[in-house]
Amino acid sequence: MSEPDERSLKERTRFDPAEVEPRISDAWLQSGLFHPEADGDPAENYSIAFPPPNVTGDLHMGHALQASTQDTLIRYHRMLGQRTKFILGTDHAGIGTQMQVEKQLAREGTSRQEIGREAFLERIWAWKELHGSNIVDQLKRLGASFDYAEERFTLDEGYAAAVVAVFVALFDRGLIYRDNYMVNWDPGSRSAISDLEVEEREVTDTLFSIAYPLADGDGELVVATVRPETMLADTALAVHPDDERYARLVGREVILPLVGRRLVVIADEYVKPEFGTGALKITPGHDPNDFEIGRRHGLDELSVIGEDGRMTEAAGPRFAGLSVPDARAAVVAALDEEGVLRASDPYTHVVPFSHRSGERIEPLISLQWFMRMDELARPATDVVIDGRVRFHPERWGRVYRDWMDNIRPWCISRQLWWGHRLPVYYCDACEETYVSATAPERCGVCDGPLRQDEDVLDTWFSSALWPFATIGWPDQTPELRAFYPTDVLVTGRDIIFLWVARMIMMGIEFCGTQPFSDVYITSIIQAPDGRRMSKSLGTGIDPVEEIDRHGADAVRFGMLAMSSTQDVRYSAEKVAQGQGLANKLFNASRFVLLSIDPDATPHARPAAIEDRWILSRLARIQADVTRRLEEFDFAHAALGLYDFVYGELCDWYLELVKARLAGDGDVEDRVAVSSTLLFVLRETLALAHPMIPFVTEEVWSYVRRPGEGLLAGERFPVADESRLDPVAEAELEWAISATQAVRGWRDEVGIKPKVVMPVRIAVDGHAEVIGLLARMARLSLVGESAQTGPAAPGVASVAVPGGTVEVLAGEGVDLGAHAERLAKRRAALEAEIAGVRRKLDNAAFVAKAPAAVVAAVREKLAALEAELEAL
RNA sequence: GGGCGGUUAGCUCAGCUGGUCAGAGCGCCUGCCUUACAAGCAGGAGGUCCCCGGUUCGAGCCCGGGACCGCCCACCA
Repeated sequence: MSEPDERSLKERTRFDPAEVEPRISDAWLQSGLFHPEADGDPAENYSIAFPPPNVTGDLHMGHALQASTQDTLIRYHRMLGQRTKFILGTDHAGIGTQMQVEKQLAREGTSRQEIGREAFLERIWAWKELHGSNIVDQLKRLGASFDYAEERFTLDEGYAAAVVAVFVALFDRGLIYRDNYMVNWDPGSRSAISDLEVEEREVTDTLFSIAYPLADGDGELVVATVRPETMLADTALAVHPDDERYARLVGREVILPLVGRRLVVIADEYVKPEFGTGALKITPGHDPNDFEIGRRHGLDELSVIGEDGRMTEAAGPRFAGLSVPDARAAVVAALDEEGVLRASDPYTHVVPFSHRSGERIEPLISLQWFMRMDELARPATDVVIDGRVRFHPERWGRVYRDWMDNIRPWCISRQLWWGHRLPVYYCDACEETYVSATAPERCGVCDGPLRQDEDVLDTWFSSALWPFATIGWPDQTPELRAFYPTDVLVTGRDIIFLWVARMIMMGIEFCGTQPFSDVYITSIIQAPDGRRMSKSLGTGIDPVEEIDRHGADAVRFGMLAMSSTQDVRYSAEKVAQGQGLANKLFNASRFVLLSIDPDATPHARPAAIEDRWILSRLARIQADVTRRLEEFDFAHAALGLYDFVYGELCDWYLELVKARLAGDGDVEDRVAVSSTLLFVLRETLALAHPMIPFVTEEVWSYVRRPGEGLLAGERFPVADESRLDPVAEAELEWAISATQAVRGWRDEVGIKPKVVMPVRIAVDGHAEVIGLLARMARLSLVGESAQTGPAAPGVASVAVPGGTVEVLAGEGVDLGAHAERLAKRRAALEAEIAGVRRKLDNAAFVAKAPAAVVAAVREKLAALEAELEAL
């Protein structure tokens, strides 16, 4: 732990995050506050499982945003006195990580196949060791109060056991099965991927029209395709059953060009008669739709494209070995040669690409493991319908339900090496299959040797267990009992299906209850120009650099202030605003600490109206921030705090009490106002702490009382409604408006700031705050000016709410531009009065609008007229 | 092809169930080194609230239509 700043508070005129943060961070980590006792039950405890970042990843803006919001919640609840656990860990991120290391191997001129599975995995583990702790350190810098003592990794031993247990259980329930089925084959990663890892992109292809001659020589059938190379695997042609043009052809045969195979013409509802020629070639082996049609009609499933994205032997000697694009060109050339190419037209459509590798998906029939989802989806949909799980904003709940209602089987096997290997064992001798948590020694039937399935599970399969596998499941650990289910899940909308939905399904299935009760969907942060924030586009902004530049509190505040129910552009200004707030709070604290009476104790001891006012305002902002946090409305919580600190505490209250603190009043009052000030400061620090923990913790060390610990472990302030004081608020509101009116007048007229203007004040009431007005607007009250009622006009009248301030002749009072300002104001008033009159002249308005509204308008008119009169 | 979100000050965004709702931060202009903060303080300028209709005494706010931007889902070769 580094030493506290030795300089006196007086010298520290600026909050210095670089000096403070490491010190505070160490203190937190050593305090044990972040590591809760595994005691009590989930209802009284509070926990959040942070979405596990990729193990080799770096902190990006999305993490910074999500960590800021979650840590704000975590710190808030910890300060409410709950046992609070913020679960941290990283994800092995199957394809992503494996591809990074494969790239590295490629640069070294080798490949994973060359070095073999074992050596490859060693390389990845080494890579993980090298890059793995990055993000955890970065999260620490942000001040995120994770339970760092219990960091998890999805490939840890215990976690792996949970994965296997889940697989076996689901297999035993018949939900996991192996099947030869059409999958999205990603030639880039050489693996099947799930539907969710596919993204549609618009491309312009060529639509080729190819003539298939009838076997009996009686004409031809022309079909359109963008993938002529797949025709080598055609097993039928199809037309719509109601299509009269082709009715006579159904059941007859055509000759497949280039190959010579005879194909039957079938009728299927799927075919759209109006598209192209209304005839469709059917390639069950290489097109998802054709696959479905083929299964309906019992067609052969041929394959001519291999898993390497090249044509196989089955494509014939002429095309075997060619890449798909090359094969396409060759097939087209051959068709042309054969005289069956009828047309080629540009055609723009959307086609699937791998989200991971970026390569075009090659639909293939492949032997893979699948998981049936419908049965698990039902209860997982119910919990959202009946509100046991609530989405924020709500609309995402509907998106979730739509997807769940149409859920399809999930292809869970991946032809990768980095991940959880399937707990499946085959006996080659007798073709037995064993699914077991512990590897069986030998085949139970023929006693032959067993071989484990080579594949690993989709990363999201293990991620789906995150909320419970991280805290001990399948063992009934104290942690699991204390912290499952968790409370809130905070994540981006891009993984609602990939992750959120699956967690809910698995949580209900294996723990009997939903894994969290609220899902807060964060904004996606875009680059300032509105583009995606990404390293490759050069639009990325590094949160760590922002922390270096502005401080962690600033970044946290900025993130919270930016957070929204819609996507937002990164706003450096919001971060700067947060930096301003941290510095402001720090300096206000310095002022308080360096100015208060040594006998002060932190208690509300209102001795003047402004004391009652700030206590009232404090109670309001406390209630407001609390409500905002409960509603996941972080932007308003942060900005509301900002407004309170700047606009009420610093701009007005501190200024108002300076004279009293300076000691020109009586000692009693000085102690009283000092006490109130100290109280307000401490409450404000605690209120702000969940959002901006560093600066508040630092200042706390100066105001901490004996027996109190770190602010992170103290109580969050509860709004004291008995302190609400509408009278004080109204009076101060008047004083502030009047002050602003006079200041505005002074500035425009050109009265020097230092000049104290002699005035008489002609207003009714407000006696208690006229002294404040005088102080803040630099006025000296002459004669009976503090009395109520109209006073004799001075050399100029300044309108304030409910009356005027009559400026008297005096040193430095040079009216300068007063006449001009007066005329301007008069014109504005007249225009406004005309508007209000028009409204009141409208009989319908007076008749139909609520009486209170009409009265308010009348009052406004009277006030405007009074002001005009005074001028 | 369905669905969702957005369009408010030069920029980034707030504006709850329709009546001080036309706001904030930044930027800009003016004046102040006022004994917490000059990365500060005080004051100020700046908006046909995307367009067209409608409902209403009254509409950024409700309804209908349209334009543009963005996102999600989807098996038309």
